[in-house]
Parts: sequence; C-alpha cells; structure tokens
Amino acid sequence: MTKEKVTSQQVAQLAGVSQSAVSRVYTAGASASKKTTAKVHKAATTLGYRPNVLARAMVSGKSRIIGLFVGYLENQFYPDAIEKLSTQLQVKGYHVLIFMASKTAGNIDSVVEEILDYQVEGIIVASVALSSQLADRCRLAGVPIVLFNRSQDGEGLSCVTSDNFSGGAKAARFLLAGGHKKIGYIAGWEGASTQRDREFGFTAALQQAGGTLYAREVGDFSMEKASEATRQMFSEDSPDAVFVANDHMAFAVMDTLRFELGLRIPEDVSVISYDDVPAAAWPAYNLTTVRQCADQMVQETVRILMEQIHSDGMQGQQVAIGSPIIVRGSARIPEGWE
Amino acid sequence: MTKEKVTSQQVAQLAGVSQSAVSRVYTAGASASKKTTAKVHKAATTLGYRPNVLARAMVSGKSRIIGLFVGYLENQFYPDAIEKLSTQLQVKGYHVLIFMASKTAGNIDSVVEEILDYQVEGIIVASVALSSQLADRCRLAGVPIVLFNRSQDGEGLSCVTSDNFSGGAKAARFLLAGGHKKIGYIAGWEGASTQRDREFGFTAALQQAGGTLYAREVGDFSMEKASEATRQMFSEDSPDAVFVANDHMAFAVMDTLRFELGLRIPEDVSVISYDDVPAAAWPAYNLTTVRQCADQMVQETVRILMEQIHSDGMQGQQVAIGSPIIVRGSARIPEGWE
DNA sequence: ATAATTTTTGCATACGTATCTATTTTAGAT
DNA sequence: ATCTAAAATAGATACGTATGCAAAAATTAT
Repeated sequence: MTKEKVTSQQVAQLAGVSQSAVSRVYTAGASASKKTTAKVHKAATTLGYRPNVLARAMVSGKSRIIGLFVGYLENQFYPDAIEKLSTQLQVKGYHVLIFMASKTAGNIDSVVEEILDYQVEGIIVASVALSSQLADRCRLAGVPIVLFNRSQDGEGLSCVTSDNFSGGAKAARFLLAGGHKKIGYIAGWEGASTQRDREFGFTAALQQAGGTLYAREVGDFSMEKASEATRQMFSEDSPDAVFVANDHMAFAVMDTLRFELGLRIPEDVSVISYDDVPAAAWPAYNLTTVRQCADQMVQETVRILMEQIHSDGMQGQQVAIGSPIIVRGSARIPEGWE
Repeated sequence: MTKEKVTSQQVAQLAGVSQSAVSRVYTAGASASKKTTAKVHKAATTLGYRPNVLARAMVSGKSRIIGLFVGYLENQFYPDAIEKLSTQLQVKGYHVLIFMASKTAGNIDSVVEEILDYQVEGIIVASVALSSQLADRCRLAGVPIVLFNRSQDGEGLSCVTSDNFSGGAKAARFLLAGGHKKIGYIAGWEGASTQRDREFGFTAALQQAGGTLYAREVGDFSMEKASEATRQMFSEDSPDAVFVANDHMAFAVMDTLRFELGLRIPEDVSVISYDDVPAAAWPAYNLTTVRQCADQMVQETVRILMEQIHSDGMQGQQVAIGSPIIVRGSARIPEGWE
C-alpha cells in the first residue's frame, strides 16, 4: 500500500520550530509556549499529523498496550467482560491486544512469548492456566499479570474472581431451604479454580446442614459434556435438584431435562447455577443463578493492573467480588425467602 | 516495574558477532551461516532474547497489528467471529488490537484515529458505519479496510457479508411454501446494510409470489425493542409467521410470543430468522434460520486483508457468502421440503 | 535599567531493530 | 595453486519520537 507518513519533523518544518518543540506540544507535562503550541497545532492539522504510538513506545518504554489472553468466547460471560475491559482501558489510554489460546495456534507458552514481543505493559489472563515459568518470565520482564476469573496458588499472582466459595454455599443453602433432599452437582473442568471453589463452597454448606451430595458428574464447562452428564445423572434415581457449575452448561442441562427427559423445571427438578450471563434472564430459561458481577470484576482488574504498572515490584493482590444469588424461576423458591 | 531488556546488541556481544548478524538470524530470507546462526541462538536462549516487535515495526514499517473495530458483542455472532478472526490472523503472524465503539469512549472518528496511531497494517470494521472522511483518511495512510458483515455504498470499500438478499428471499420462500398467508417482518436497525438487504430479499420474494408484507415493526437489533415490536405486531389480527432480522432478536420474539402471548411455535405462529448463532440450535429455541457462515466470512476477510496489505492500491472487493437455510423446528416445515 | 530567575527552545542523542554498502571469507572453477 | 563468483559479515545509517543539556528568551524582582 502507498504510504503517506507525516512526521513530527515535517510538522516542525511547516510550523517553523524544532522537532523537539512539536514533541513537547504532544507530551503531557512538557513545557511549550502558547504561541508555539498554536503554530504546531495549525501545522499538524494542515498535514494531518498524529504522533506515532510505536515510535513513542520505543523511546519512552510505554507501549500503552495491554495483552489480553483468553481461552474461548463461547461462554457469553467472556465477551461481556472483554467488552467492558476494552472500554475501560480505552478510557485510560490503553488498548487491548487480543490473543486466543486456540489449540490450532501453538501452545500457551509460545502465545505468552508473542504477547511479550509486543512490549505490552500488562497482561490479563482470562480462563487460561499459566505455567510458573511463564509467570516468572513476565515478572522478570517487569510485565504485571492479572488473572481474570481464575486464581492460581503459589505464584503470588494477582487475580480477580467472584467469591466462588461463598457463592457455591449460597446455592446450597437456597436448595436446602427449598426442601430438596437429593441434590446433584454438575462440575466444570476440574482444573479450574472457579470449579473447585464453587464445589467446595457448595458441599461445605451441604455438610454444615447435615446433608451430602447425592450425585456428581463432570461437564467440563462444555454444553455437550453437560448434556451427557445430565443423562447419566438422571438415568436412575433422579435428584430433585441440580447445581450446575456455570450458566453455559446449565442451559444444556435444562434443555436436556425438559426436551429429552421430559422433566418440568422447577416442579420435577430445580436447577441453579453460576454466572448470570444475559441469557440466564431470558424467559426460556429464567435461571436462578449466582451472579458474577462482571462490572466490578473488570473495574478491580483494571485498578490492580494500573497500580502494578505504575509502581515497582508490587505484591500480587487477590480480590474476590461478592456474588449475590439472583432468584428467578428455575429452582423452587423457599417459603418466606426474602 | 523493573525492566530487564535484552537487546540484539547484547546477544551479539555474547555470541561474538555483530548486531546486524543477530538481526539477520531473526529475519526470514536474510543470509546467515550455519555457524553464526547456531552461536546466536545459543546466546539468545541464554539471555532470553526475543526481537522487539515495536522496534522492528519502526524500521520496517510493518507492525503486524490489525485493528479490529467492533460495535458490541452481545450478539453471539460477533464473539464467534472475533475468535475466528484472531486465531486465523495469529497463524499468519498478525495480532489483533481491539477497539470498542462504545458510546462512553468518544465518537467513531476519534477511535479510528487512535487505531491509526498504532500504525496498524489493516483495519477490520465489524458492525459499525464509517464516515467517508475516515475511509479517505485510511486510504491516504495506506491502511486497507475490510468491512465485516456490513457493506457501504459508494466508498469502494472492501466488504464481506453473507448473501443477505438471497438469504432473505430464501426465508420468504420457506414461509410461503409452508402455506403462510399473513407474514410479518421485524426489522433490525435501519441504518444497517444487512437489515436492508435481508428485507429487500424477503419482500422481493414475497412479491414475486404475489404476496405482500402483512405487518412490519422495527427491533433495531435489540432484544428489548424486538419484544416491544412483537407485542405491537400481535396486538391485533396476528400474523401466522414472522421473519426476524437476526437470531438475537428472534430469541426475544419467541420468548415474548410464548411466555407473554401464550402462542405456540410453530403451531400458532412460525418464526424464522438469520445468522444461526450457536443458541439457535439450543432445544429451547430450535430456531429455523438462515446461516451466516462465520468461518467462510472470516476466511474471506483475512484473505482480502492480506491481499490489500501486500499489494499497492488494490481495488476494493465485495464478497457475499452463500447463506443456506437451516431447517429446525420454529417454523412449519413445508410438505415435501427436501 | 539591571540582575536574578524562570520558562522556552534547539541541538544532540537514545530507543532496538532492519538494511544498505563495502569488505572479508568461503566455495567453486580452471 | 590461482582466479572468479558467491556468500557472509561488520559498520553505518535510518525509522519517528522523547528527553537531557545548554543556550536563548521571557518574566520577575531589585
């Protein structure tokens, strides 16, 4: 393609000032007189000049780029979060370089290397596990990492999650209060901290009430697997309630219960899950679920990232956002539930 | 944060070669002997060296960055497309800098300026309209643009869409073949070419069969508006079939028909729409819809972009991908439909 | 009006890499 | 072994900007 590069040099020439003067006009906090500022702006608009972010990044070491590393976007929670993240960072003058952890495009580690090649100022990792070498490498390069919706032990990494343990417990108490006796759980991918913490919270609350898990299957956060898990779980001696590790799977579970097994929700079986993605509120599902407050999670993520970027070698922060239960119609509502 | 920058200079020193030798080792198609290549690689791994993409971009003029400008991600079609786009570009050595056209972060034009500031090699615009000044500006800067799922007249811009006209026509013929007499249409945002073309195709096919549109409302591609449009359309003398401009709205339409108006689908009213997002296949909706083949659209988008990047001042290309109708259960199936 | 201070400015340099040019090394041919 | 052609290498420069430094201009104080 034909190029037409307008440089600060050309602007300087047209404005009759030095290149450094032009640079100072576009650098916040640098000194330039009213007169030169005006001349420069005039020349700049005439030529259509805009500072080259990449060149600026080279000399200043600030790329204004945040690397976003994300596993998959099928679960609506993530697009939602990406939109919010990108928008908030944009406001702060940063932009998001996105990297998919797809299987086809090499392994995780090589992708992180690619991210670092772009001299990003920070990395947000959503729904992907990071090897400790990688974490070290980023630490060495001075690039802060924030895990979004995942936590990872032992690395001292910053992370932002919802309070999965307490959220899981809330789900259990809700089902117990509804008088359910045979409560099943459909797990997500067992390598995920979210899965683990939700299950811990859920079973802990069950046990505290003297109950126990009636059935358990694994859905790996996939709809197909979740359907299969449902068939398995309801093949004999069906539970009267199921907690599903996230909404995405819950949709599949509900569809399987209704359209394959002919069960009514919540009359025959209560379903409750976790996330509160937009579709949970759609009348077809009307799903009772524990909300992950994407707005707050994003806000905290951005805050931590900014703090780490602007301070030297700051400690990792672990933040868990409160997760309220959103009562809709997919699970029997306990008598006198406030 | 603390920095530890490893430069080609340091690698050169350790390897006992010149900086240019190191550069040539990492530049495809440059000449370097087996021996130096080995020495350089050894030194590079020792120090943990990787070329700085930004510095490379400065001198070569190739940033390996593609700007992706997207309106909103609520409609699952877009996250899906983004995932595919990003993955395919990653394979080709490009990466995606994402920009949200949110209302909170300034107007469209300023966002495009920001994209250009990053010296992107190309821009993909999804579901956003571009002013002609902007298009000119990009042309001037030598940055090719491809519109994704939108077309725009008169600018000579490249675009990739599905064949919306013929897709709309297919929807009409399907409903007609099903014996429907009172056919309504719920439009998307009327500024969108996709909306326009789908409607043209739909009404053209109706008229060709001697029919005419029985009712029409506007849903603006929003679920709330679509629900409202549905209530309006079915407030008196209801249609026996509705074509909805995209799946995203169709979900709201179906929910409203079923849970507010108590109508059965497809017994009382047939619903058909456009996109075939994953949720369309969920049993709760089981939506008959015209498929936009995201894979092919993405593939064409990437192809065109690459062509434009690697050739000087190439003509814009307009590509429309075939859009098959996917028959499920939300619309009455015509007798003997193959 | 002069001196002391502050602000503004231009010059030179640096950021990390690719690439052009000239030179040296290597391989090939006689 | 000598000459020629090809390959490899080091040195120098350029990309577009920010910034330290010293000189110049503008402002203030005396």
